[in-house]
Amino acid sequence: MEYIKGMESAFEIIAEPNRRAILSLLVSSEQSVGEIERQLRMTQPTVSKHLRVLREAGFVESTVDAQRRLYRLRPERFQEVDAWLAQFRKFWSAHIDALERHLDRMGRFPSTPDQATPAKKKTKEKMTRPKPRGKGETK
Amino acid sequence: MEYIKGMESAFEIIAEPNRRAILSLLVSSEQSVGEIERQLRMTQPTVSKHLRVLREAGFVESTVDAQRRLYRLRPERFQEVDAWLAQFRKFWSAHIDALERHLDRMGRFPSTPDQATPAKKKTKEKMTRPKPRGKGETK
DNA sequence: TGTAAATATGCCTTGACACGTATATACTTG
DNA sequence: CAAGTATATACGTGTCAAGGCATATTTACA
Repeated sequence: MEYIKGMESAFEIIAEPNRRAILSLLVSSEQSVGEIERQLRMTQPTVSKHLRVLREAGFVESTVDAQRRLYRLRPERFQEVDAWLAQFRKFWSAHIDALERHLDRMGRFPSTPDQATPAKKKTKEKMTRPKPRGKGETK
Repeated sequence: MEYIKGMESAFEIIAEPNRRAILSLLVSSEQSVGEIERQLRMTQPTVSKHLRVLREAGFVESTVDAQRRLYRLRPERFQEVDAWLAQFRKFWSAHIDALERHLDRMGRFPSTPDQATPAKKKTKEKMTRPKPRGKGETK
């Protein structure tokens, strides 16, 4: 029994830059393979392969027009991505003013270090000494 | 000169299922590596590596709490994804009734086991014959 | 200071996937 | 039917990410 390879989750599909480009192209209107090929300057087989992936993943659909195939978008999978993203929305809007307050505070007194979060200290807060604080973590 | 490996676009970052799981976990509150490890049942090195990717990509940030590192979300990159997704929004709401009409039509004529795509003739309506041809597209 | 806990890193293997080139298939028109 | 156009598919190849395992690093604590 042949098992389907990979490439299921909508996220893996849109991870590919060329695929995203194709999808963006199709927002305006349906396009043939050749048109996509020219506009994005990719080779024809590459376009066809990506379209295949997109079609099998349900991001696009095609109809036949003589020797051409016209591809257009389908909405479902996008909504899926959107749904996942939704759980973070509340978070990021909530964080905008928190950040503002934070920056505001920063501006006033010089160095009240870190913790933008409600200082939710956990476990043993034993720190024998206010050690010069962590090094610039991020990267 | 060390060049940064790969993994730039936010989309590639969230393409990884484990990474998405971690992000979802962090929605509720910040977590230590160990907590993530246990909840998601991944090995510690795997968690650390994914966190590193997420951190370098700007999806999360960390602070030091004794030997622990507490990771929490950062909003920016999510917004980036959201922004890309935005261009499709108008499209998918507009397409809901179009889809309904589409399904309605499907119900009427039985044939073409082909693709979910209906043979919707456009342009040159010349087709000498409605050849039932066509292998099952979508695997 | 030695040991344990928590986390990070390095190396290696494996598998997926994107691309190119070549070729097959489908449809059109003369 | 031949030749051309548009698209799909097969195969070979190079790249790179993900995970396993071992080990380094950092900090707490007895």
